Amino acid sequence: MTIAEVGKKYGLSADTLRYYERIGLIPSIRRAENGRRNYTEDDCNWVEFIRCMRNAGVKVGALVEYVALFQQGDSTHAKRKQILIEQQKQLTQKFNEIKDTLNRLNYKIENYDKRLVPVQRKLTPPNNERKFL
Amino acid sequence: MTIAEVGKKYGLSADTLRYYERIGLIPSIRRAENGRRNYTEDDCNWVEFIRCMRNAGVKVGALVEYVALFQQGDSTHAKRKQILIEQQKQLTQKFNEIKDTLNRLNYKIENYDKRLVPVQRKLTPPNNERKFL
DNA sequence: TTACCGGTTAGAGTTTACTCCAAGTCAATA
DNA sequence: TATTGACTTGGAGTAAACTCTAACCGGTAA
Repeated sequence: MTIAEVGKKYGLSADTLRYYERIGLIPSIRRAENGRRNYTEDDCNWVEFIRCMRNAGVKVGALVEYVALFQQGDSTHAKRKQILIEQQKQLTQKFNEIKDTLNRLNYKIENYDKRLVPVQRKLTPPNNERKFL
Repeated sequence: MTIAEVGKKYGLSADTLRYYERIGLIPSIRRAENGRRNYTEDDCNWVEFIRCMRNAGVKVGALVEYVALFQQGDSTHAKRKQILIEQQKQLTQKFNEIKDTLNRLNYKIENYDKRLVPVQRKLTPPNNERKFL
């Protein structure tokens, strides 16, 4: 596949795909005779994986490290697993922060038209807000 | 409260609090006779609200707009609600992306020691991965 | 043949959100 | 009295993650 096709498939710009390759976020892509990138299915799977992790907010640095270890082979197995566990931990925390903030936003929006309380009420910290969920 | 106290209370640096005030993310804080900031309880509630939204990833720009509208009074009520709804939408999307990525990470980690499948298996896209949850 | 399209590289520029710095003020303490 | 420490302002600097530009190349359509 060409860079444009892969970009379209995964919602990334060609610039971003080149950038990802340059910094080692995706393994180096084979070039055709004319020098153009030719993405294999495996390459696409990497792109998909990276996009998924990036969309969730996993840091580029962590993914670069993971990819580099992956390319060094089986001896890096334990280290790679540790990276995944660390990212899992961080994502879980972000997940909970977003959940709490969504509860708060939901409550605020629900009550935005029922002006039963003074305006300043909207600034009240979360432990004073009834939660749903 | 002093800037240091508020910073400590909410886990923000004094620099960040000044920055937030400068760009209008927090309403302007009254100064004492000596020129120093003196945070009221209302000010603290704003700080807490902003920190919560920022921790969840709500963009500074959206919050600046919200605060500005808030200060313009009741006539901006509908617009403010729209902003909250938009942020709710965006956070919900991020929430789901993180949830999916966590499922994927969990699965990957669970199976990282059972090497029942070739290494390349770790790159397989999500629809080929068994989900739990 | 010429013009355009879609690539290529190296490197510069942009955006977001802080974070740091310099120079100064004021109050308390050694 | 001197100095320490917490603050003030305006403005510069930084980190992360792209995003864009310039100059070039090779294949195709008019």
